[in-house]
Amino acid sequence: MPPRSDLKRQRILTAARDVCAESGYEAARMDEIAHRAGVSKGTLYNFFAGKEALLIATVLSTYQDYIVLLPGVENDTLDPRDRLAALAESLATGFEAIAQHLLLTHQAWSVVLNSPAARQELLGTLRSIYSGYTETLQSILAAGIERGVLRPDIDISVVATNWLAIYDGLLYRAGFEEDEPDPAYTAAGVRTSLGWLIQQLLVTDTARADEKIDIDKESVRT
Amino acid sequence: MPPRSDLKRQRILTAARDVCAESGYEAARMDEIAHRAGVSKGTLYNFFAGKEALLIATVLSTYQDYIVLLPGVENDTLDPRDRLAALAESLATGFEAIAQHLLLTHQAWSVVLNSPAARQELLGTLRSIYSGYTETLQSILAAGIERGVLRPDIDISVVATNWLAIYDGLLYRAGFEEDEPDPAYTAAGVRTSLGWLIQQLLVTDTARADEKIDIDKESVRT
Amino acid sequence: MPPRSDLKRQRILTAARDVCAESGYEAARMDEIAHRAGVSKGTLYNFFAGKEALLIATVLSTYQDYIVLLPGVENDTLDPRDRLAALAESLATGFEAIAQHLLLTHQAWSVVLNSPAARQELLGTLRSIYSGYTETLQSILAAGIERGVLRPDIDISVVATNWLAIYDGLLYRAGFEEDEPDPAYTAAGVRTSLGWLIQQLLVTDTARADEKIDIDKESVRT
Amino acid sequence: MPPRSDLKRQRILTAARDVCAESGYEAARMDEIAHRAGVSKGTLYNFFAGKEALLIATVLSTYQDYIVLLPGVENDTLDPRDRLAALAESLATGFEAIAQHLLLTHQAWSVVLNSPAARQELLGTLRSIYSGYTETLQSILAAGIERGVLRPDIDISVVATNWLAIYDGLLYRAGFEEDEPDPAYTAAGVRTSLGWLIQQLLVTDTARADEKIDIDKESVRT
DNA sequence: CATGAATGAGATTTCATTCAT
DNA sequence: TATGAATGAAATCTCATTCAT
Repeated sequence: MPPRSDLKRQRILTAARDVCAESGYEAARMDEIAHRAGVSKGTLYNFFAGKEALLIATVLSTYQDYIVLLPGVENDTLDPRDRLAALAESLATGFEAIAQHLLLTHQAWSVVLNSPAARQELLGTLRSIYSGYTETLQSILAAGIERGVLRPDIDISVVATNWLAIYDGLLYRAGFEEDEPDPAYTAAGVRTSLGWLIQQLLVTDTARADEKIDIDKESVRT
Repeated sequence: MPPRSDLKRQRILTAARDVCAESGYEAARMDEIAHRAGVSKGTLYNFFAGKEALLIATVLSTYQDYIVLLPGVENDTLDPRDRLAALAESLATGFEAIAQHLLLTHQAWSVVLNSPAARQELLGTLRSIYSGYTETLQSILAAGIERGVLRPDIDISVVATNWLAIYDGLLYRAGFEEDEPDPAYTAAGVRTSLGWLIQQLLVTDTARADEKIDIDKESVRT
Repeated sequence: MPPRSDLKRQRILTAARDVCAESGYEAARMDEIAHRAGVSKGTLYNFFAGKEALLIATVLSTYQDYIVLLPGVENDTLDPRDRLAALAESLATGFEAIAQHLLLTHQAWSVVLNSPAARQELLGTLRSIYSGYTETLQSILAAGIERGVLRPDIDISVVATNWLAIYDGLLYRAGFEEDEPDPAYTAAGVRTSLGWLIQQLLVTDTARADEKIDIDKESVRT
Repeated sequence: MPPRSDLKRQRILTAARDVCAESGYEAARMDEIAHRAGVSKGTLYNFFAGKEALLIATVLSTYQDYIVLLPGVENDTLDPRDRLAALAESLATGFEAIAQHLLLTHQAWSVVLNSPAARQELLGTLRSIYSGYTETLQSILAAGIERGVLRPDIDISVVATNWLAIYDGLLYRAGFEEDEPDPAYTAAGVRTSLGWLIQQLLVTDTARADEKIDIDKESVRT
């Protein structure tokens, strides 16, 4: 059972996330956040040094909540093609939730502009999240080449960069969409776009050559 | 010769862009913008209805400034592969300038959250910019397939989506970089990443099959 | 034919009166006044030293417009009772127009608070208007007493004060009324209230004793 | 003991009244009011929504402070003539204080011009104050007629209207006076003017017929 | 004399933060 | 540790006035 203060901290972060999502960081009022969290303003300041620190914590907490890799991804006994599919599916799964809260991240940029310490904390964490992805991805690619299921001429680094770029790009564009978003910028779009990328990596004469990679198939979820 | 008031408007937009880039939208002061533009605060408000309207205008004006396609792109007598290369080069050319001012766009999201009219103006313009890119790209791809220089099994729509997603993703990530950015998130990275994408599209048995596409080569600039 | 500049001055005063009546002095904008008058703001300042001076001039001009005594009032060959009736009718006639613009006068008080010169100009003019009324009224009362048609025990000064106080009081209260004003605070109310006052002054045993004074009757307009 | 916040509210209202009396509403600065009230500007805005709301509250509070009827007025066992005298004395007593702050009311008119809600609040309260006076007055007059001490032919409604009109008119004119006001527009003037009005109402053949009503006499204060 | 774009002092108002209780 | 009334620095924006044309 988490201590009571952790619950309170969590309530504050959730309230902050909600209020910022509705009104934007600038328009979010500490009063409103405290009210929604069911605490007083004084308590807010016991947990977070200020509005800025609260925003950073909220952004990082949001990432923690949504960045969850499916179990297949890290399991290096699986076929690397299935692991790629599982990674793509992991990203697709969290896509809409992340997209919805991406605004928060955008706003964090401006806030940290003039605050080197906050900047380091935010960038550091985000970079480490991306590093994690990149390492995982590169190791899967390397395993795929080694096992002969991915094309040997792949530039692992470029492909990893593009994989993440496609994901980020879709996420970014999702923010442009309104009530009826273009399907290209939804979870389904992530599956399509990363599916296409995976196709480009496959060797064409293996036993699985004409099998279409289906990132939704059961094996992924193993 | 543009009328004098256009010059003044431009000076204000440039000042706003600079100040926001340095301090962020929230921290940018109308006083400071007026001062840098060499006009009084009153004049600022004669040209723009308020801080919010000024931000939107600044973002749009920044896009206008940097989104310039090289002449080869639209020239449909050229080899479609060269046109793709020219398009990639166009995006690479503007990349760093756009990346530097991307912060401004991020901030614009929060500002327009509570202002439907501003939201429409901003999203509408951005969407039309993206539509333009997408149409151009799709028509080049179609021409390439028709002429037999691009693979006939290409899903034009998916490729176009991914092209733009890669560009946006690199742009987005460039914002994470600091003094010594990862080369993947520079103009050179754009060339590499989009170059890789173009490679995936080429038919492998043409006369140019083993020619490496060099998006920097002279023909692009024709 | 008045010189052209007098017409322009008059147009400005009328525009100022209208705008102030609609929005109040504070909310009235020099821009709007200039626009309605069909002149530029610069011209406004050629005619009036500033907003304050314009208000004073507007108030005084409004009084000039509405304070018109019927001819019978000053005619000392008429029966004093008829002259009183004519005076009452004069006040009743202008009542609604004055009441409508009384707001302007109210606002003038605050404006002149900190400007002794303006204060003198405004108060001086108003006092002279009131003095005129008072003198006229007192001379009619004296004539009435002398001729034996008004009660000899009248305190001329008190009656004159009350006459004007009743008029001012009705005017003041008229400002409280809205769409359907209490008839007591309309031109008809002025006739009733001053009619009552006149009744109190009459000697009760003259030939006209039981004649009801009708301030509307023809003789008044002679 | 009133709660502390009521004291603070009262301090703010008093400060607002003083500052507005000195400088007028427009020229009054929220800074100055806060300073005089000994609170911060923020606190001012915790108590009143804005400058406008503060003005309305100040005007109404001023009326509440000065409109006090002497006990004899409502006591219907007294001689109606004494009750009238007591009412006149009540008005005379508050006269100078009200006159001094009348400026505030004048300014309130313009402020509420463009704010229907504020207008309703201000007009409603003022009308109810006047209604109270009118009802009291009419009931005294009726009692006087019934008891045979006032003339039976009195038109109660007209007399009540004129009573209040005289009071308002004197109040209004008092605003024109400067350092040495005409005695007609002072508390003494109110006594004289309303005393005259009362005289007009008396039956002339009662025991008290030739007693001059003296509104200062002891019985009034019972 | 007329114009109206430009000015900038100064107003109201907000809201993150504090601290006595 | 929790509270929330009080704070006051600092922001945006207005608009009477000016003056080059």
